[in-house]
Amino acid sequence: MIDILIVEDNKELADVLCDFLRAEQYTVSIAQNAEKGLALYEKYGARLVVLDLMLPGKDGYYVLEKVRGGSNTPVLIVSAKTAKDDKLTGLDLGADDYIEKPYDIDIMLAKIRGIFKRRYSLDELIDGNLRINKSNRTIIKGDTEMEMTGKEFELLTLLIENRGRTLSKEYLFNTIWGSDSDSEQQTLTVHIKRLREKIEKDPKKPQKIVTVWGVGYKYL
Amino acid sequence: MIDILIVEDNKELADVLCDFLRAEQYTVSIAQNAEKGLALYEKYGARLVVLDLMLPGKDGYYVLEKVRGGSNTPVLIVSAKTAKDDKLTGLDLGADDYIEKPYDIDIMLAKIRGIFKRRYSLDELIDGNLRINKSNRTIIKGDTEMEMTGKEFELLTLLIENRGRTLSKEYLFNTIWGSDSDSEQQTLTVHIKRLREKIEKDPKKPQKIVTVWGVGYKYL
DNA sequence: GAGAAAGATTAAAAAATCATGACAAATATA
DNA sequence: TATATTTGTCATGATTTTTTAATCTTTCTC
Repeated sequence: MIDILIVEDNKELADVLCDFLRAEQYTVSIAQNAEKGLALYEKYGARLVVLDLMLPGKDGYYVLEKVRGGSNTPVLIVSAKTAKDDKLTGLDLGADDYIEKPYDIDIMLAKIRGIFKRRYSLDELIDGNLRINKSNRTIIKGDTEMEMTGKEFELLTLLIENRGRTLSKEYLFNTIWGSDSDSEQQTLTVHIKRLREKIEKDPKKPQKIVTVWGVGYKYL
Repeated sequence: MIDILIVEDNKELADVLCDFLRAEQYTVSIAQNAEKGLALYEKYGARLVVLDLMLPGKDGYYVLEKVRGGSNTPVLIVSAKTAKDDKLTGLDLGADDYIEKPYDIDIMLAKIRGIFKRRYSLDELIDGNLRINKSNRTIIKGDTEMEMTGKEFELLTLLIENRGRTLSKEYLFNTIWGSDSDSEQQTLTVHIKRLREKIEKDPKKPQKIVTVWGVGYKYL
């Protein structure tokens, strides 16, 4: 599943937007015409389609209809036309929003963030490397979802929420297991180890989950 | 519950909009300042807040924060300001959309219809594979209608409405059976199993209704 | 550098959770 | 009422996660 599918024939414009979006950790694909856009959409699916209405060949409405006809995928329309009718048709067809060309990149990004927030209620934690979605309980590294067990998920989330801060083993243990737990603190190190295997490039030399000797761990 | 709460100090403008909306069968209330708006909102609730940012006394941001802080209620911002920053702040605070004053009433109505359509009238739920029609309680897979029992229908609908999000077993159970039900949560897993047999290609390896260990299930 | 303490690693046992099938109970339908 | 359908319960086995425990490695202190 692609995060954002940009259907736009102006390659330069699409590339700029793409760069900004990737910097925000979205996975992005670009299609330069309606057919290619639909093909990508049907093959991979997308969480948001950013759709230029003016396209060579089949125009944007074609894509809009197909996308909205078969799903609830949000669509953000980009339109150079300023005629009122165009906006109306787009909105009536179920587009989530529209923006006029030329657009301000900051506003575009805000709109996109807004759509994601509303639609996927992205209760997200992001750190260059990982994207943690608490409500979906997913962790995405690059563009692949990682399998995490319950304890692993809680532990990683706790660490990342306190990024840069050292958390003592007692604190980690009490927060996740509860201070009245029967388990041994030893189990914490085992979980840390498993986490490292999943998220570190070289688990032998952890760069993310760092040991603070005699105290605990911190996430960098 | 009010359908649409208009917070707008220009009484004439608000009345015009109100008339149009009532003609479309929405129930509408008007508040002429932030405090009254919030009071109405807190007393009755609203399905959409149409919010002017420039208000006498406390401004629109105050309302926006309060409304979005405690709910997912959509907010449509009306702003006479054209400064880019205002739009951004509104969108970042979680407004669903904004429109500039003076606005065209048709576009305003289209935006409002769009918000309602996306947010509430999800009468038809579609996901590439299945088409669910809530009003006739039918589920169509490909081009054949599937037989679903009441509980199965509710469960599947709930899952699909929250597609991608993990729903805990408690939540699923309480939502469908009610928190005061005598049944065992165990019965949920049985229903999940029956659903899988109906909608999964290979019920042994569920691709759609996925279990999230120790938590619940999610629909993909 | 030796020894002690803390942490890492590994494999296997233990515990928790889920899936399943068969059947009973409840409910709807004829 | 009889029958069919739906829903709930339970026991069992399978699967996944978590914990334990034994051993190895690293770091710190003297």
